[in-house]
Amino acid sequence: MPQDQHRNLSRRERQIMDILLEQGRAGAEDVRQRLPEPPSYSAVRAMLVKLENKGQVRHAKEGSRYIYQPTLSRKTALSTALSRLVQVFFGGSVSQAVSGMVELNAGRMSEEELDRVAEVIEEARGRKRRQS
Amino acid sequence: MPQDQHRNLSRRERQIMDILLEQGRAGAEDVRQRLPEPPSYSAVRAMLVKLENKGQVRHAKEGSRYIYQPTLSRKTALSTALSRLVQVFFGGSVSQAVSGMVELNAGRMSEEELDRVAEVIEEARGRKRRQS
DNA sequence: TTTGAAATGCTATGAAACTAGCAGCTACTT
DNA sequence: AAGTAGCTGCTAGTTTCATAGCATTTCAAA
Repeated sequence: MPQDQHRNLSRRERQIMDILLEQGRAGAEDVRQRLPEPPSYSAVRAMLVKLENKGQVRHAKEGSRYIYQPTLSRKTALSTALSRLVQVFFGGSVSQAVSGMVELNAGRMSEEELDRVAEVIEEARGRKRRQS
Repeated sequence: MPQDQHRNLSRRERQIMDILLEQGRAGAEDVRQRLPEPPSYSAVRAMLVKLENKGQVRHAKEGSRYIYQPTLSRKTALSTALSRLVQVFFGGSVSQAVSGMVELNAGRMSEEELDRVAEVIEEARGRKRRQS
């Protein structure tokens, strides 16, 4: 179970993984600049090597430098992160979680955005009905 | 900025905070049993003391033992966790995030649950319309 | 082909995280 | 009141994190 590793990362490792997940791919200096209270370049590279040994990231040589990216797909990582959040804050109930998120964020969403979300849900309901 | 602390926690500290957020309140031994690869009882208590010094948790004496709970409300913690998730996986777009979560989980939700979510969104849309 | 900028590889080290174990309370039972 | 079960307080040790600095390599421009 490689996902479970995520909660076994150190503080900096986690911060770096977050950046790589957000960016998709990045070099050491890119990562460094985005880190809160950026450490030295060497420190970042050491972390990246460690993450690579742990199997969390891999690098590709591009010209003379390494470009890093997460091993797990964005979707997998999201799914893992969400499971944790749903478990921690909603005792595992997905629907409560989704409702809770909507309520918490509805104020910040425009009417158009709400429309789009409603549409997604309608589609899901349609699929469900057809299934049963 | 007390939320920002969350990403400054060590691995174990984070695991413990997750448990306390999920449980609401718990004693040291409760926490220990729920930790992955449970360490010694002493270790857990040491962590709890440290978390208390950092202001993340507080304890109440109950009979002869300490019951711990997070300082920040569940809602605040959720809000923080969500912001991170939305930022990392959806570049900051709340509506995309909500849609994505629904799509990812629709398969696992019953028709009734989907109905409930749809309702929440309808209410939000209603509020929005009245506002404008 | 020499030179310089920009990478990477490696090593050493202080700080912080983690941990076990034991001593000392507190409350209940006999 | 003596014993015991279940706490907390404390100390000292090991491991891992996180970091800087320097040596080495790469690539392209002069």
